[in-house]
Amino acid sequence: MSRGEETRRRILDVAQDAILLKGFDATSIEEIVTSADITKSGFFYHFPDKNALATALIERHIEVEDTLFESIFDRARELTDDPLQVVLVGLRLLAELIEDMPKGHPGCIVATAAYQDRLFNQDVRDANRRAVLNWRDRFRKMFDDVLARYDLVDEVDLDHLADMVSAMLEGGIMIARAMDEPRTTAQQVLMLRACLKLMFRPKAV
Amino acid sequence: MSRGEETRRRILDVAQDAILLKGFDATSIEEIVTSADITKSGFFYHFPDKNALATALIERHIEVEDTLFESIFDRARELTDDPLQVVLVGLRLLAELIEDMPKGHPGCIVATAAYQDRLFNQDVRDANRRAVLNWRDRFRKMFDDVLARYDLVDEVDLDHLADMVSAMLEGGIMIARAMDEPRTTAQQVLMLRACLKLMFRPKAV
DNA sequence: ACGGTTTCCGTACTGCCGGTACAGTTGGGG
DNA sequence: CCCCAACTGTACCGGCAGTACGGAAACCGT
Repeated sequence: MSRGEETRRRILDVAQDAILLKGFDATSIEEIVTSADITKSGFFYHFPDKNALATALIERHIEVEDTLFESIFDRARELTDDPLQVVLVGLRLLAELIEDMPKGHPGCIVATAAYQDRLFNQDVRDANRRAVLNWRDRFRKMFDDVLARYDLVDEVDLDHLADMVSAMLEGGIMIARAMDEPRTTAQQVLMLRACLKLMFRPKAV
Repeated sequence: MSRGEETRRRILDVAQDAILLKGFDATSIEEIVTSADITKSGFFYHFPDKNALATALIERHIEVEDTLFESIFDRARELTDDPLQVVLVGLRLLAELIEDMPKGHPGCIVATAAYQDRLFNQDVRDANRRAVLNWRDRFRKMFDDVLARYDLVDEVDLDHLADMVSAMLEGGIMIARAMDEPRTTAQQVLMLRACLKLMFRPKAV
């Protein structure tokens, strides 16, 4: 990694920590540059403005989350062959992972942007959209696999079901934050798991 | 209503519209006072600071939402006696109501505060907590009624189930905002409805 | 060792916003 | 008519995002 890349990464690291803790607006650039051992000029060399920082954070978040979910569901696939069980086992692993975070899930930078969207420019909103689309695609594919062996109850659209996973996760994080009850997020993941368990039935052969 | 109350209400109205559209931080006090046809001094006569405005907005939101949910579920109770059906009919009414909002659900001021919580003081966070607790209590009571005639599937805690309603609603709003797909919120309410339908079974007599 | 490019530093500045201070004005009720 | 609540007007402060720009140091190929 070149010197510039290293610095850029350091800025993103400290910015992410601060923003997830205090929110995007409450985190000043001056504070970021102090933590990152850099000057304001140095910051603006790497990012044209605060929006660019947000975009970069969201894009990095997508990558990190991708590898996280992949490792979780790869592990689930090691444990079972049944596609529905892969989902259910994966969600339990996810719940355990969230449960083990001492302060609960740190909260999602995508949600932070979603609720201040007029503050951000089009780039940030686009990145945000990509992040949610990414979730939808991932879970949609997993449910497609499940449908090879299971029937879905009536009235349920697969894309809406995929979005439900995102919605419950984000909703769970929000409720946890508002209530200051970190365990809520993991609980809601398990609720989601219970719902999914009821929605699929083995295919009549 | 006295002159002062009228002005205060006008401030809250324009502030709410602006904040739900752009976010709390992106809405300046100067902008609010211009829209509300008042001066900055006038604003600070009614609210000691911006935090007080947020607290007042959340508290008013709780009241408005209370009457909205009451009217929805009162109507549902007119239509059916069965406590589970009351929930299911009510959720469908809610989905239709959200669907009819041209730009989708305006978004929730509680969530806005939850994602910028370090920016707000303890009063705001307390008000926010009360709002979520209010939701939990409301749905918890409805599910208690359902349990008189239905059994709940295993592994499901009633409080977590009540929180699931809030989480899905808030999550649905968030996804709708991020994706710029207003219909998502109503869809997720219907997904929640489908889940609840599966979670209760008529009691064996 | 040299020159050029990348990567930063230092400093000084603008403009917006939240908030303060405080003196003065207006409108409505008793 | 008087008083008090409900404002107005003006001037100010400090913090923050962002700009401008000259310079310096590190790195890299030749």
